[in-house]
Amino acid sequence: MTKNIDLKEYWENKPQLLPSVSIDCVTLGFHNNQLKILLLKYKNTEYYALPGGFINLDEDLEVAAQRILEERTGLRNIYLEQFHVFGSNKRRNDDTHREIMAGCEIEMKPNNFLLNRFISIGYYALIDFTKATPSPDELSDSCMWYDIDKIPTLMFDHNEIFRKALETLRTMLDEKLICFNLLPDTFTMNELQNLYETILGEKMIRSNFQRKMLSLGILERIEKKMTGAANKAPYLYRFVGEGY
Amino acid sequence: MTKNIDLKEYWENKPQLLPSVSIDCVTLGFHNNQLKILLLKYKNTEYYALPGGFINLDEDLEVAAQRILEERTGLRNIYLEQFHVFGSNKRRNDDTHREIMAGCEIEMKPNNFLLNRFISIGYYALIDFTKATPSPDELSDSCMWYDIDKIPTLMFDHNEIFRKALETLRTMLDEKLICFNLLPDTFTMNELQNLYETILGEKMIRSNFQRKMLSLGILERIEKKMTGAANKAPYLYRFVGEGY
DNA sequence: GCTTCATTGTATCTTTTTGATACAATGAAT
DNA sequence: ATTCATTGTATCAAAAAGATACAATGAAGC
Repeated sequence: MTKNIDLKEYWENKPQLLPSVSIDCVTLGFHNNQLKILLLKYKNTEYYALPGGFINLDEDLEVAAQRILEERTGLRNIYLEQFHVFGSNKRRNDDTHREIMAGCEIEMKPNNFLLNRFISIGYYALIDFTKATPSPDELSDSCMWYDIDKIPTLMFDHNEIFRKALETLRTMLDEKLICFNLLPDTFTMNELQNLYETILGEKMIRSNFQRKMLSLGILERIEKKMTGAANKAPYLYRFVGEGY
Repeated sequence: MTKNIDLKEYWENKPQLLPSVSIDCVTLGFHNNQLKILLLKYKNTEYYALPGGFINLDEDLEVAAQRILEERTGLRNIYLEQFHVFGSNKRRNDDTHREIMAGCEIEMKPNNFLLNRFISIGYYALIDFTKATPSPDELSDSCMWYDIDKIPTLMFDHNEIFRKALETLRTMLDEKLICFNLLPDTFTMNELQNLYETILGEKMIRSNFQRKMLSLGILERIEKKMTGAANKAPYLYRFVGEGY
């Protein structure tokens, strides 16, 4: 297990990272009319956590967040946005860190860098579920999608971080046209409405939703989609707004 | 000058602060129909800067921001809000730090903690101009209000931090009823409208503005204010919304 | 005291946006 | 050919926002 020896070296000695600062990512996808979040589970423990990591000494914050998420999803150039810094002095728990490391048979010396205080910068990431290939990191044995209404109890303040991310996403939904990052390249009006309804947590009236979306001038109508169902076939749309 | 010796000790040796993290505050007030910002000027230099500081090892972020602003304004329990973290790897400039310290006759050793990389958490603070008493810190010889359209060139990325704060404030203006923190306890409808117009940078129609504000149900009308001017006297209002 | 004047509070009308409902068109199953 | 669920669009009503008008006020000028 040479791999494990490298790991031990990495985690037992203070690496060249920006001290005190970590990143946690609320990574959202949309599938089967359900909003999903990417979560890790640490080896041999019951600890679930948001994907996260640290910043290299000479690395931009944004670049670090992209790197962390590329490792978990295989995707580059993800749409992500800072939403809050979690900086309570209470957000540390040495025992939890020890248990997680113990699950990987790594011993934490008293001066291990993880035992210092960290503030965490929260990013939310909106990705195309169909394009991501979740993969766990060295400390975890699973990296999976969870329905956002079935999120298990998470480590530290990660449940709170998720809550704040969703709240920010909700207030930003009409401000910025970001939710298209959660859909595949083409989609039906019904799928788009379901996404809105899921994020906002409320039903909307179909005809009015359609009118509003079309009036924004950001949707290109493509050919019809033959669903095979016993009803009128819906159009497919493509997002043609500027930026992301 | 024993004071100066203490200062030397503090700045020349690494104090017990949370490494890598600083706070910068975009501190806004409103006076004479002008939005103002609080800026420091470092001793014997031409460097202007946002009030800022560091976080004690066991101090919550929010508490640190309150402490930093209390020192500059004399006010407690200021309304402030995180709006962005500035974490580019390029945001350091050793020469600037050396010049600022030289202005206070402090020599920076090569291992001085200021010469490490810092990310900065931006807070915007909305305060009652009439209640604040600006006072400079040990490194600066002035702490003054500046019209936001006459801001000098600031140190590092502080102009960018201000720009982002104003942008955030604009988009949040209708979301949260925060602008009342910028006004004294009682104010006229005209003053409130001027504040809105200054923040948003656009003129609004008086009668419609009044209708909208009154319909929010957050203004209590008090007695009239006799201005002495040759016109109808306006009512005074008081903000009666919940929270801040 | 009467008139003048700028400003304020409110009313009114128009336009735009949003909410609610209705209905014809469609594509496949029966 | 008929049935059926869903889709695209039209239409009406209600609410919000934009624009204009006007009477009321408080002091100054004469």
